[in-house]
Amino acid sequence: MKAASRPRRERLPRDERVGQIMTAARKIFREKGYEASSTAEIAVAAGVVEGTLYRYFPTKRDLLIKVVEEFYANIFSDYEAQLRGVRGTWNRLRFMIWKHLSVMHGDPDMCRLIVHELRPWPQYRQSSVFTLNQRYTQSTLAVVREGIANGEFRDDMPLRIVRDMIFGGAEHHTWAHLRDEGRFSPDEAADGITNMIYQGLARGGQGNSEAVGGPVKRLERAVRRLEGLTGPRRRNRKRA
Amino acid sequence: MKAASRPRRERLPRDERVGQIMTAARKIFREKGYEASSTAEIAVAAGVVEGTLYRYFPTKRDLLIKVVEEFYANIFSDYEAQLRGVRGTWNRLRFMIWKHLSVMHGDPDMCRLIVHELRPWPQYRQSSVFTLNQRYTQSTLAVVREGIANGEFRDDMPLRIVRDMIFGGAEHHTWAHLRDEGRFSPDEAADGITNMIYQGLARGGQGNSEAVGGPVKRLERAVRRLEGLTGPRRRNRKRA
DNA sequence: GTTAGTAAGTGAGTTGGACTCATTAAATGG
DNA sequence: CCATTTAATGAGTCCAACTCACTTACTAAC
Repeated sequence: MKAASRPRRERLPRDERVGQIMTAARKIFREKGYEASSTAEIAVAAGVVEGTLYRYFPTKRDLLIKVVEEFYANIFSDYEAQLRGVRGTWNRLRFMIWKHLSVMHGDPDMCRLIVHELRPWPQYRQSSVFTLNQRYTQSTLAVVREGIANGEFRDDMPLRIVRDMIFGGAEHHTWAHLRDEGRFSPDEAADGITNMIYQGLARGGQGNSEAVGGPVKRLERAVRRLEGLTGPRRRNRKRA
Repeated sequence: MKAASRPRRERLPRDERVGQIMTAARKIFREKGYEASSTAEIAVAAGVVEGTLYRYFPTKRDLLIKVVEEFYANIFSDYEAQLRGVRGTWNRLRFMIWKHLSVMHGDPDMCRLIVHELRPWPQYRQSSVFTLNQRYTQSTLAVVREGIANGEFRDDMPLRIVRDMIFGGAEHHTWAHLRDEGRFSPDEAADGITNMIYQGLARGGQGNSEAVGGPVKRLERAVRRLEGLTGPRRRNRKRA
């Protein structure tokens, strides 16, 4: 009677066990959300007992954070590299916005975890994920700065507002989809947001007395820039 | 020993008791957030025993919802009335955005409850608060519709995008303040967002779009195409 | 080999908070 | 003054995160 009940002990190296637990946690969290997932359930899925989770992750929340960190790492890889292949302010802006929306579109469950379950947490701004996210939004703002530097964009709009409207707009736009209660098209949304931001930042304030000179001057500048690009010039300066 | 322990029973009419409980709940929720508030604590603050809460509110969450509903009712009163006193599309838009930001600025704790604790909840979109919020955003979109109707705004931008950028932008902008980890100025933010939206929606040619907007738009498209061609082209746009 | 040290793994707890229910008693109305 | 209704109670139940004293597999020194 004792015979069969013994050999239930499989020791693995730390990293391997951590990997198993994170894989299980990612799966359960994605399926049911953070609150609705229990540590007992995650432990079963990982093939360990509940106490083992706590050897590697001090709290359930830390487990979520690690899972999200891993996700960010995947997103980042080849993000800036791809951007380097896109030319022109409108296109570069559109690319960044489109990429962001595509992530939300492609992995709504993980994004819901981040947006609805991790970010509202009181200590979010002290977490590593907050820092990762800052880096993320900065790479989009860099494109806006380029636009200001080359004269396409006005320089009197606080960058913070621009950032908030891009990412806030994208987030609100994707809400229903994150809850699996609606669709959106990353292409159409990216066009809409990009156009609003691009025109909103364009120099020469359309809609006032410069209504004619504004766009024409802007296009003249763009043409000059394009003429420059057809030559040996590769990249524009960062700041004026 | 039995003598003193008897007369602890004060019966109140339903509405009065409900009011007491909601007042206590609002206070505690605001101070500590939803998760960190316990029903026991709320009961003590309301001067009742825990079980009494559950006579009037089926769950702790329902209690939060009622508190938030009451808050919305206060916000709404004289909202549309005030708008009627503001003339001009820019001014009306700016008023609505400013008002929204002012609410976030003036009662960050309640707004944090709504944004960070109620909205992420899975059944939020089936709740009364969601409906209230829709009504709220619609009154701002009505101003945008007026602008389209009188020719100030273009009509080819999806209203949903405009809504998402206004409210998403406002929300992102106020995040730090909601957590008491940063400030913002409702005036400056309202100016920024309003200007972005206003210029972003402004018609190209202001009344003579055939003469100016047409060619300009065509040139803009050409410029964007050329910008794309100068680097490895990543994606085609949807718009013709 | 043997053995001591280390770290992986266990599972029976503890804790705390949301929610329930059988019971008590104040108000109400016939 | 009795019957009915319903506000109020508080002792419990249930469930999930987290703890801890202990057990056992692996490793390296001798």
